[in-house]
Amino acid sequence: MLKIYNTLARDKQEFVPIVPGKIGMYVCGMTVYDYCHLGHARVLVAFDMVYRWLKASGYDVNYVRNITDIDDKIIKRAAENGESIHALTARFIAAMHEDADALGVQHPDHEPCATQYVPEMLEMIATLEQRGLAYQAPDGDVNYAVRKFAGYGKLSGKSLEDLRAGERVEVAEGKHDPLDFVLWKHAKADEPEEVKWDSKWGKGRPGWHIECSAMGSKLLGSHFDIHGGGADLQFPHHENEIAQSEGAQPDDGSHGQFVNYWIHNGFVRVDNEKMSKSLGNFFTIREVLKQYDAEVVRFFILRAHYRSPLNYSDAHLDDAKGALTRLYTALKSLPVRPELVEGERATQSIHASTSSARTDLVDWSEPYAARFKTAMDDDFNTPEAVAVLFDLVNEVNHTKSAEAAAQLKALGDVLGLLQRDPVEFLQGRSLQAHMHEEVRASSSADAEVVRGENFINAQIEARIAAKKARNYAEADRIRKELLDAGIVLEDSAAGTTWRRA
RNA sequence: GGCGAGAUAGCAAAAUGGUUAUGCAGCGGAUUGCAAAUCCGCCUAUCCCAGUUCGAUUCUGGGUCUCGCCUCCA
Repeated sequence: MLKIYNTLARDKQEFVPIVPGKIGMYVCGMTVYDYCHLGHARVLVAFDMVYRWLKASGYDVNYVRNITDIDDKIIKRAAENGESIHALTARFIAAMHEDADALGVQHPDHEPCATQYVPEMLEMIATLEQRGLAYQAPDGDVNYAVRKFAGYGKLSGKSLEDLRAGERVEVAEGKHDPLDFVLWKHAKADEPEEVKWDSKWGKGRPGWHIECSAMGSKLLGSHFDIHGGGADLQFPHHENEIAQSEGAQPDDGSHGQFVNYWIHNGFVRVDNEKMSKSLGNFFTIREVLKQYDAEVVRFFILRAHYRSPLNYSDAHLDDAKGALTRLYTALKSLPVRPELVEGERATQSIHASTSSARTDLVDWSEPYAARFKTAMDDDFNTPEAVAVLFDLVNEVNHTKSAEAAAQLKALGDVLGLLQRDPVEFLQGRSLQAHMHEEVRASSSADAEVVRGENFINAQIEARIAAKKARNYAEADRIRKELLDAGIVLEDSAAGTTWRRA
């Protein structure tokens, strides 16, 4: 039985879907005006893991992850760049998809853009106005009247009084209450036509929160199972979503509740501080991927629990790399079962696993798999699940069991890990193209030679010759030289192989 | 100021009212021409002070410290 920590209850709860066997899940995605940073990577990977586990548990999941493609920052950035809003957002949507693909993130079932759902938003705002929950201020903005919504604050655990006490921003004119938030922003003269939509309240554009309410209810219904996002969205974004969506529930005496389970992931930190744009202490995903294999980054994220803080540093990434190397080394030593080997050549990237994890290959009654499942069912405890993977590694190395190796790979697949050819991972071919680029740029001929596979293989041959001639000094010199270049040689009965340190 | 989360070994990170987390690092042994990998064994821990209990890292209270939200934010 799956248990989920529900922010709404501030406790782990047994998960019961609204419709047996089916799950509607909405996750707040990115505002696309810049490259994604590691904090975004964590949301992408964390909810990808949730998505995979729900599917592996047999649910038919409808996963919606939105894209915010209209927003103050977008308008500002486009103006700075002298380009259209659409050109800017299209570029960063493409970049986001590249980053997500690299990290092995499966595509959501729907990826709606805010600009495509303006009519639905206007409809919802009209309903709210009709019910006295929204009003148009003198400046033309349409605001939500928070004090008219009884449940305001239930997600973030705040009361209107607490919030007012902590008020530290200037209150916009015309609001009935300082905490009222904007549903529809009236058009400003200096804004491009591209961001002006007609409405009964005049030309304008949507406020930030309304898009998620409108798209969520359009694609998943007015009441659905799971809503996720970063912990910083809890307030005000998700609180406001609840106010909007529950305030606009259909008038048919049905449920009245918007979402049953709210899931929030923890932050990525740098030097114990939240990684954020405003602090400027962020690393973009593509920056990090120049230095580290994408699967190492994915593993780094999944090795911590999704609600815990995750400190980013090179030392921690190096540590993750070492750990993942142990997993792949175990898989390298043995061929897994034929049905798993088949097609392996075609699955060279970590996102290769098909839309539904190959759970048919997992025997969940087998002790390791059972432990893995218990861990995942306990609020997606990936650190515990990963620990099971390492116990399986010991089993594989100890018994040389092909079944255990197959199990290791199959369970890895559930987490979106371990699906590459181990040799490809260990020799770091995925970084090859990049390395060559960098080497050329630095015009360091030596480094290029040393790093080239041809050179490595030639050195291995030379060393074998030296060993045959019992010239161990030369053999050791070659080993040392390659090691200094980051290449580890491994002798075995089957011959000499190499991997990157 | 209001609200919330957390403090576990050298580092990272789980769990648990009494019994091995796990990974990296370190130490000893096996193996190896030397290594690497692997196996076997070992070492380092539960922020402080009270309380509950036969027994607390785990529960309760107090304290200290850290972090987050209250402003755009994943």
